[in-house]
Amino acid sequence: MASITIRDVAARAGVSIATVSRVLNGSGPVREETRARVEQVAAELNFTPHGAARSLITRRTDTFGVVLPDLFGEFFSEVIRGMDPLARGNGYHLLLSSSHDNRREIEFALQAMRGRVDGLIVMSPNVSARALESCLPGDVPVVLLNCEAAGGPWPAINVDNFGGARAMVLHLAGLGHRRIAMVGGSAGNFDARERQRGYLAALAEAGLPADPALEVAGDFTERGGYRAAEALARLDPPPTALFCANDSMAVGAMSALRAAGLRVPADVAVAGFDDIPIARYIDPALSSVHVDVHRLGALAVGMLCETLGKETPHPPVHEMLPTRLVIRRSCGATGPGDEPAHRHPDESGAGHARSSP
Amino acid sequence: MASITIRDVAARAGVSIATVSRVLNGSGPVREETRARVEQVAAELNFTPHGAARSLITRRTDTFGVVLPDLFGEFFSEVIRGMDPLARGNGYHLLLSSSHDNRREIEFALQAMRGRVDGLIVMSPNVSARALESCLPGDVPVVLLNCEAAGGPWPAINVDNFGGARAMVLHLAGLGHRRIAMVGGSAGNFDARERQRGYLAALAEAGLPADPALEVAGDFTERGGYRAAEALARLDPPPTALFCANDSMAVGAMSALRAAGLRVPADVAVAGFDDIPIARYIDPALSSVHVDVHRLGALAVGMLCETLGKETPHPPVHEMLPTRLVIRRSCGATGPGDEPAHRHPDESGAGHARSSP
DNA sequence: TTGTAAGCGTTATCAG
DNA sequence: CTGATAACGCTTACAA
Repeated sequence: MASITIRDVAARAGVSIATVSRVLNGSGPVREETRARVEQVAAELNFTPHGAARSLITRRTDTFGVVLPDLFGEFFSEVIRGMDPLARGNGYHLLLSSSHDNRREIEFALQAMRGRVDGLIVMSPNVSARALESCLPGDVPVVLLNCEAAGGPWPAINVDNFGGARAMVLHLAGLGHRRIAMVGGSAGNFDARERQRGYLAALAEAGLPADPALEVAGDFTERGGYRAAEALARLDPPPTALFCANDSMAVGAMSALRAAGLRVPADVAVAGFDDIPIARYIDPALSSVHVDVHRLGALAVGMLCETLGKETPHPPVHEMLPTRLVIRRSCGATGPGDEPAHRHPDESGAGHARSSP
Repeated sequence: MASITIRDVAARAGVSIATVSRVLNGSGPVREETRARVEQVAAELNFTPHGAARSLITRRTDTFGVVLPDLFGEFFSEVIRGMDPLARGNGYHLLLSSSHDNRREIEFALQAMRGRVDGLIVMSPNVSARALESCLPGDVPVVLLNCEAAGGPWPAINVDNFGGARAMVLHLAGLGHRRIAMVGGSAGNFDARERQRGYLAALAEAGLPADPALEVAGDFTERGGYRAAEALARLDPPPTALFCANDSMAVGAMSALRAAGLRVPADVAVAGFDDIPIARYIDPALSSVHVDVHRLGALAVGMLCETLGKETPHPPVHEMLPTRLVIRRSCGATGPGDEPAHRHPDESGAGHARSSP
C-alpha cells in the first residue's frame, strides 16, 4: 500500500525531484537523455503524480462538482451524460453528489467539495435561491440549474417549464377541450410551480375559467398520478382533458382513468411533460412536452468552462432551454409531431435504445 | 476569488492555526471560551477547510472513484443510484468517469484519480481482465464490476448473465419451442458472451441442436435488434422464438417481426434481458431477465467500505448477482411472474416512476 | 490548554 | 540544463 512518490522516481533515475516534475509536465528544458531515463523509470515504477498534492500548489483540480436533487429515471442519466463528454473533452472530471433536497444537505455537499473542484453545477428545484445564496462558495464559479434564481448573481439555465406547459394546454384547448384538469408536481418544487403557471396562463389565454376543482396535487410519481386521476374521474362531469406535470404521473393517470371506465383519448385526453422514453411505447402513446435533458447538462458544463476561461467576471448569463411539443395518440389529435412507437428504427433517434453494459 | 484559509481564521480569532484545526475537527482539548470564539469567526468567514490540503496529510479523500463504460438508459442511473446513498451514508463522495470502452481510456481515467480517491469501482465489460491488470493502481482497493476477472486478485461482482440467459431459454424450450434464435450483444462484450453461453447451454440441456443460422450478431441497440430480427424473419422456416441479449434489441426485434407480418407471441415468442422499465409498458409486454442494477451498485460500494475497514487484506470476494425471470405476454406463456402494465400502482414497485426534478 | 514546527507530494522560483 | 528550496493549506506530534 506504500504508494510511490516523485522522490522514488528521482532517486532511482539519479536526478532531483524537480527534474522529474519537469519531465512529467513537459515544463522547462530537460536534456533528451535525462528525459528518456526519467520516463523509463516512471513507467517501470508505474508512477502517477498524487492529485491532491498537485492541486494544492497548482490550484486546479480538473474537476467539476455536480450537486443534484433526488432524480429518477432517465432524467438523471441524461443530464450526466450530457455533462460528462463535454467535461472530459475539456479535461474535467465530475464529482457527483446527488439526492439533496434540502438546504442543509446541499450546504454539506458544497462544503465537502471545497478544494476539490474548480467549478460547481448545482441543480436544486426544491430549495429557493435565497436559501441557496448563503451556502454557495465564493471562491469557485457556479452554474445554477432549474433553480428559482433568475436574475440572481449566478449564471443559470432553466428549462422552459412555463412555455412548455402553456403550449401543451393551449394545444388541448385548441382541440376543443373546455374542462382541462391538471395534476401538479411536488409541493415546493420550482419546475412544478412553473408548469402550473403555464397551465393557468394557457387557460386564461384560451378564455377558459380556472376551476380549482380541476387542479389536484401530485408528487411526480406514477402512483401519485394514479391517485390524482382517480379523484378527477369521480368528478361530475369529469374533465375531458388531463395535463400532468410529468410523464410518470401521466402513465399512472392513464391506468386510473382506464380503471374508472374512461377511455383515453376517446373520453379523456391525456398529456404529460418530459417525454421520457416510455411515452413513445405506452398504449396509447403519450403526448408530452419534450425536454432535451442531455443538452441541459452540456450547456451547464459549457457555461462553466466559459466562465473559467475569462479573467474578468462577466455579468451572469441566464439561459432558457426551450421545450418542444410531441403530440401522440393520448390526446386524441395526431398532429405533425406524431411518432408511432414501432416505426422502422432508422427513422428514430435511437438515443435511448441501448441499455446493457 | 482569494479563498480564505485556516490562517485567516486563526488571525481573526487571535489563536494559532493548530487551535483552529483542533476546534474544527474536535480533536485535542480546547478551552470552551476559545472554541466558541473560533467557531464564531469560522462561521463569520464562512470558512471550510481545503479538501486537497487536508487529504494530503490525512491520506483520506472520502471519495470513491467510479469508472464506467458507455452506459445507456436506466442502467447507468440505477447503478449510480445504488451506489450514492450507501457511499454517502459511509461518508464518501463519488468521483465519476464514464464512457470508457477501451484500455487506454480507462488507464487515463485511473491515473487522473490517483490521490483523489480512497477506493475504486471499475466496470469494464469490454476490456479483458488481463488488459486491465496493468493499469489498476496498487495503492487503493478496487472492486471490479461485470469484468472478465473471476478468480483474479481483485474482489469482483458479476451479474449472473449465464444463469439468467440459460433460465430464459430453458423457459422457451419448456414452452415447446424447438427453433430458438438468439440476437447477440456487442462483439467483445463480456456480458454478451456470457448470455450467449447461457443460451447455448440451455439448448444443449433441452436437447436442441445449436444452429449457427439462428445466432445473429447484435449491438445492444434497438436498431441492431430490428436488423437482426429482419434477417431472422427471412429464414425458412423462421424461428418460433427469439431470445435477445437485451431488452432494447428485443423492442427493435418486435417492430421488425411485426413489419415482416409475424405476430408476437402468436407466431414468434420474444424475450429480452435486463427488464428495463419499457418492458412492462410495451405491447405485448416483454418477458425479460430482471437484473437488480441498483443492488449491483450498492454491493460494490459495500464491498469497498468493507475492504477499507479491515487492515489485513482478505482474499478477494467474488460475488454473483442473481437474476430473476419475469415472464410477460411476449413469449406466449403468462406465468406466475406476470405483471400487467396497468395494474393499480399500489401493487407495483414504483421505483422507476418519478422522473422530473 | 495552547503554540511551534514538521511534514504530506507536488510545482515553481531561483541560483548554479 | 539541473538542483535546492520555498510554497500550497492543512493535521499532528511535541513543547511550552
